[in-house]
Amino acid sequence: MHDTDFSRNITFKLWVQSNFLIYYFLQDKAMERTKINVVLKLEKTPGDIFIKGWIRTKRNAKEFSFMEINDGSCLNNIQVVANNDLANYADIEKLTTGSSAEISGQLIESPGKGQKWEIQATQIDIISVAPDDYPLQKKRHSDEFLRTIAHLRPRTNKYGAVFRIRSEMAYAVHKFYKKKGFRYLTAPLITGSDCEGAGEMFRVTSLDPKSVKKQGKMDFTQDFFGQETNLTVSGQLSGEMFALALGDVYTFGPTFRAENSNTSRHVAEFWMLEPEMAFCDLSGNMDHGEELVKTLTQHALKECQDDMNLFSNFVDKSLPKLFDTILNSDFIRLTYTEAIDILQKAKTKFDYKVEYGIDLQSEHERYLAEKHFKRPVFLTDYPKQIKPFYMRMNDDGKTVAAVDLLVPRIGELIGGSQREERLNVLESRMDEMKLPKKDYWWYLDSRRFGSVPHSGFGMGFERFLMMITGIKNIRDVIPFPRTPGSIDF
RNA sequence: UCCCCAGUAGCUCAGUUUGGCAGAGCAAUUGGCUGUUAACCAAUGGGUCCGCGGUUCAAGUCCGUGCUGGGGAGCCA
Repeated sequence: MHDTDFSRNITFKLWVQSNFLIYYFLQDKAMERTKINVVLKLEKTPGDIFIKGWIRTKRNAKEFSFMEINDGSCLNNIQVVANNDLANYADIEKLTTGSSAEISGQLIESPGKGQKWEIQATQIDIISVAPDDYPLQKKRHSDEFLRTIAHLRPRTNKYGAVFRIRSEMAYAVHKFYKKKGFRYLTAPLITGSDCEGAGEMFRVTSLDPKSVKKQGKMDFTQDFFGQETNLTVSGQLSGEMFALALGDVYTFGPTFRAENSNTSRHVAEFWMLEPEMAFCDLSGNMDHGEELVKTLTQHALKECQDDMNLFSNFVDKSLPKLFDTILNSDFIRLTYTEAIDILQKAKTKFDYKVEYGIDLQSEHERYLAEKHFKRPVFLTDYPKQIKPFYMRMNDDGKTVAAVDLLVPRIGELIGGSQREERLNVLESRMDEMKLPKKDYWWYLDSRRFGSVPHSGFGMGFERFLMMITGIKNIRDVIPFPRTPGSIDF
């Protein structure tokens, strides 16, 4: 009797427990958060829905309130309807722009115009209320103002879109190279060679500034690496070494320039993509650059439709035309010498006189890409005097196998060359330019041991983003821009 | 670094030419109204006119200087 009671009791307990677990499990499943980009794409309603996000705007009525919720997963908000029979309606009514909340309710077809779905809320839990000094309002802000609140600007439509596209483009770079059989090389950011290229470099040191001041000078032999050290201005030399081992490689990472340049196209820290290809000449280099630009552009249009449309509609209405040109026409290829000829015959008056041997000015580059050809232009074979030592000498003895890609509105998007693979030619070039060969012993080694023709270039990631978004200032396509006199955030 | 432009309410800007009470829209606060959607209507609060110096009876306004921001140039990606 007692035994039976006992066993009944246990059975009952187990029954209750298992049912509770099932109930709890179902509850948990029902409470799983759905991101808004997924919600908005639903074909039919799942009934219950649970979201979390930030309130972009709220419109109160007497008996209910409309809220637009954004969770950063996509450009669009979802409209939430909160009736005044919700327990905490008094608090909900006071929710401000920028506040955060989690909302469960029914996903229903919206009776109003402007959206397919809306959520009829059954419960709204307020996570945090933004005070009334929240700087972002539900109106357009200037880019200059938003730069002063760079920590909050990704919460706006435009900057949310920029940085979703930026993320997608970084993925597209790796996808492109994976498909082409390239290896990803993470080149060092700290470098000991101070002649990597032109331009001021940032010094890296572990010396204590106070003791340096006491001694009156920096003793680099006492420094961490025992010599003068800087942040990299390019991963190219590393790239060349690995291209001559793995075949086709690319680097994609941050690059640093300490130039005091105050323009809308320069930042001190930026991201550069640098492919380097063994057994590749200048023509193959251009083929590759063109394919890269086309593939990335195509990817953005396909994978970031809503975000890309924002820029075509509100930032630069000529973008669709540019995309058509990029995707459906061959890029122009012409030599520096031919370009000089075109510029000299141009009716446009230039501030700087055009003659063979000059480095092309912005106005000249813009004329070629924007006025004369109206599409991307590869310019090749520059006079050796205006290019670095590592570019391959052409047979004419006057020009080198350099290539720049000029695009409308941006200017130089890509800069590269076929590299000088002939040891004797490379050495005499270095002598001409008075470079210390002993510092480059390892670079020269690559030409001594199984040297092969190879080529590569650098593409400014931010400049590419400027091109496809129409954004005019490079500070607005990088999360926290570093420029002379400005390192906030 | 050089040239040009700007700095006025939380934001966007008028007022500066010809010196004479500090303004508008949006935002905020309060109330009203409405399946609204940059909602709407009304009321209220809100100022180091970028800083410093000068001219003047009087300076947001004129002059000098500094700072900050923007555009362009150079350099480059």
